[in-house]
Amino acid sequence: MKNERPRQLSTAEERRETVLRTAIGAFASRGYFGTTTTEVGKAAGISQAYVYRLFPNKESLFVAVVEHCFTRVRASLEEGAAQAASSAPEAVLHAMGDAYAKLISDNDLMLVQLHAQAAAVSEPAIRDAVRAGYARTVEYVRGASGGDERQIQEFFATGMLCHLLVSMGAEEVDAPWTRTLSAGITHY
Amino acid sequence: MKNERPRQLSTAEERRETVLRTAIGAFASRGYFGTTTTEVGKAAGISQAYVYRLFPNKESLFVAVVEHCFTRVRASLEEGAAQAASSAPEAVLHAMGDAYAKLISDNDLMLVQLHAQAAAVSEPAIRDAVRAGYARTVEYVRGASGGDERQIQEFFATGMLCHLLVSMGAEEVDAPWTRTLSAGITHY
DNA sequence: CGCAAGAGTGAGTGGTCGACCACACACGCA
DNA sequence: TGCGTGTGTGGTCGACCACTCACTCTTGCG
Repeated sequence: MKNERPRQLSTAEERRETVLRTAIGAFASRGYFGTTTTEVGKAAGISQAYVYRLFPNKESLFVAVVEHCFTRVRASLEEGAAQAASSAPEAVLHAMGDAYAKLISDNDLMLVQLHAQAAAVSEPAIRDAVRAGYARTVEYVRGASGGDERQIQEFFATGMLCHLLVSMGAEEVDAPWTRTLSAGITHY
Repeated sequence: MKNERPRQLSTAEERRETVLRTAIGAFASRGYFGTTTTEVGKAAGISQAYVYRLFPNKESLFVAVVEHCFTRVRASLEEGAAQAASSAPEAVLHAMGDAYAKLISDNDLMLVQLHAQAAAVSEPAIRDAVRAGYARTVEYVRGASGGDERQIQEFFATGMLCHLLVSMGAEEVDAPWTRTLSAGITHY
């Protein structure tokens, strides 16, 4: 039942932000190649044609979405670092990990990062975005935590393990091997 | 029933194996959704139509390729374990990691696993194959190495970190953050 | 009000994809 | 030599893709 009321137009910039936000959910399930621009439009509540008024092509749209995800991850890590129990590297890294776990309790953000990683293999523009995103993130974690090389590496390795667990829905499987892989990983 | 005799031309079973082997290279760059069955046929030296004579559909084909990859990884880990310097868990795990590093010096095998992980999010049949593959692999590594939960988890977390490094071509980037992430990871 | 600038879309376009089918060719066997 | 079976392909089909354009509607403003 459609309610007939005067249309409220958004500015193009507002629409672009809406698309960036909602497209995360669209790209999360089937990734760059498997998601259509029609689905992106539908998720944002606009026509597919208008998606192309806001972004020059599908690749630019996906890159923008990926960058948006990295920005949100970064913000989440900052929040976590601010709430660390102490300034010891271990405490800061743990607080960051906890904040990250909260951020991705809705899995879509993490799944987009996984799909971005996959698409980075063949699409140079996406690869650049992923490289830049991880470069910034690694350097931020290093600076904010003061951890040594090994701690930083382990932090990101654990993150990648989370990608695996989420992508194959390991939480639905109750078996020794899933318990081994997900041991000690917080999940909200 | 059928007697095994030397044949000049390929049997369907031989062709199927050829496809499994060559399709790894085809799927490695653009994954499940981004790779066409025409590309798979071309890689195997057969027509696209004949791909559909050998496999019922694209999904079954991809699942078979993924299972083939897990089989090869498993074989590689067994070889590594057999050449371990001692039977201490650390030594066995290190030997396995080294064998794995050798196996994926050609990146295609690892990239298919990454793409399988991504496609597992939305395709139930692929998810089942990925789950089964990791289940077998985790249990094998646990049994063959005798490592504790934490060691096994770290082993796979490091593997996932390798996926990230390979997918975004980290070796081409000479920067502190790439050195941090790839520290201590053997590369052939 | 009048109207230009911008928001937003329906209806396509050309191209490609997965899947299918009729058919051609090669071989072992009687 | 001819036949049955299995290998292999060209051609095609409907669906759907990224992308475009002519067009309408809304809104702020003199």
